[in-house]
Amino acid sequence: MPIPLSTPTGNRLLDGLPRNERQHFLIHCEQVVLGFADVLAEPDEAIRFVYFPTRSFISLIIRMNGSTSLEVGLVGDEGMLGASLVLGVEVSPLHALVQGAGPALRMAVGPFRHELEQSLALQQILKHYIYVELGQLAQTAACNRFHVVEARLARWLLMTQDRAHADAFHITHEFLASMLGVRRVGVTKAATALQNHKLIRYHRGAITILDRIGLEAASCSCYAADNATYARTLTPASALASAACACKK
Amino acid sequence: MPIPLSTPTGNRLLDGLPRNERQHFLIHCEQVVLGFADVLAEPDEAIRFVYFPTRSFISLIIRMNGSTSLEVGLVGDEGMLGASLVLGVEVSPLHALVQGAGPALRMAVGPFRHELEQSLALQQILKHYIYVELGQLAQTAACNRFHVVEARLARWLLMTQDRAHADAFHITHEFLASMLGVRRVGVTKAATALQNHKLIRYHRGAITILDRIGLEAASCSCYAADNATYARTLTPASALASAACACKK
DNA sequence: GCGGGTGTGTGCGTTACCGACCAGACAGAT
DNA sequence: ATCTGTCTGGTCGGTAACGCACACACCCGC
Repeated sequence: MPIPLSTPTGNRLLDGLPRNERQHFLIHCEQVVLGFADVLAEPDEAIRFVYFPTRSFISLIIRMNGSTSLEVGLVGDEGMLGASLVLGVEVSPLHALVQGAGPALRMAVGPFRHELEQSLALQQILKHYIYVELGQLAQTAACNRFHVVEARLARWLLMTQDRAHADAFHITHEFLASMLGVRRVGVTKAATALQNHKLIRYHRGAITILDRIGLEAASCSCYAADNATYARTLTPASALASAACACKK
Repeated sequence: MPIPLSTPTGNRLLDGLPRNERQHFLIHCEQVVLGFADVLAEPDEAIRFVYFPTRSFISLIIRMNGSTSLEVGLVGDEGMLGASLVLGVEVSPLHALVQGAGPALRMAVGPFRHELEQSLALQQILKHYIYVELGQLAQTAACNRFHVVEARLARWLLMTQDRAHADAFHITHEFLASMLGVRRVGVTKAATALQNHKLIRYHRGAITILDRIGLEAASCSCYAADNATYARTLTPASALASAACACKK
């Protein structure tokens, strides 16, 4: 419960806030531990909490008619869940499912809206984050259209490794299949290929990444593109520039 | 050049503004006529104007390595181009290409930013629009992943008909192919199938929609889903409710 | 040790789409 | 009338992914 106010939180959005605003924000936050497969949001249902993962990560999923579904976003310590509140919308557009168990900071909707009104810097950072999400959604749309399963799997593993802060994590083929929107067999085939190239090791749901560089080469350019967009939009430098710009007005 | 201030503009976002704010906004707008295939934005380049189509429409396109590209959004009288400014980002995330020639309202970035600061209602409507764009991007991502060319073509035709306000418009197979991210032959095949079912008529780039109801049945559910999201988020009722809510705070 | 659940690998036939061609058809310019 | 460019239609072989069914491999608890 007691959150240290003076050290970085571990969430890159919050850590981008000016020190005093961050401290003020954290007063209304609570530490929670997200459990694997927890459902944090359902489409068109009211948002009750916003989440800032620190060592956990969350899948954003769109479900189609019937059993097919597709992951369209991944939220870890570089982002937040519930950003649509910044847009003045009180409901979630997508399913949100905890993919990697771990700690996160959470705040109820009421205080969050209040903080948002108080802090221009917070608004600015979160707006920038929404811009990044927009770009990544577009990238994902194209990636799903053009790239083969193996490359998309490699991209997914890289994105997950970034957010898990670990070389090993747990995920079944079945689950991966529903994330990538392919059959389980397709994942098996792609994972086997990656394993044969000694890029990953795989055993009953336990994935270990052996060769990150090789995996980047096996992945499509979308991974690099996403990172570039994030860096361009949300680095301290650009955030500060925008904040200064906002003050000047 | 003289824009009638008292009648609706023909753009649904602007017409959702309170009358006096709309009039104030329109003072800094100019009427322009967009030409077919005009490029209004390039990714990562500075935005110079925002556009509110009235009888024209604009494709949002992501280009991949090489020649492949994919349409990820369509902006007509229900939307605007340049909404990323609302997020405090001065560059465009995507290519923007005029798909249907016709009139639009346009405003330079400077005045637009100023109007945005002045009007809470404008901010609120445009934020809601960005939320809708987010939802549609996710929908498009899934659609591109799961649905066959014929259904996606039907969806595209319906979306275009809505924005063209006409049963007939001009578009070649080649162009459609690059929008849908498939080969031209794939479009030919799908278009022939739709024509055989007497849903459309096709002749050298001139498309006529014969049976809108039938086309809706042939399209995937994504068309209906998009419209539902828009209606839920941006109807006058919901916009007013949010505006009232914003004032109350 | 022995079932039973869960996770993984394989082997079909089928489908949608690909890339690379070629052919006809029409429109406008010379 | 011819030529040229654009647009539409079709064919060919190849492939990524599909649906389905089945066999195995491992972990755990009784």
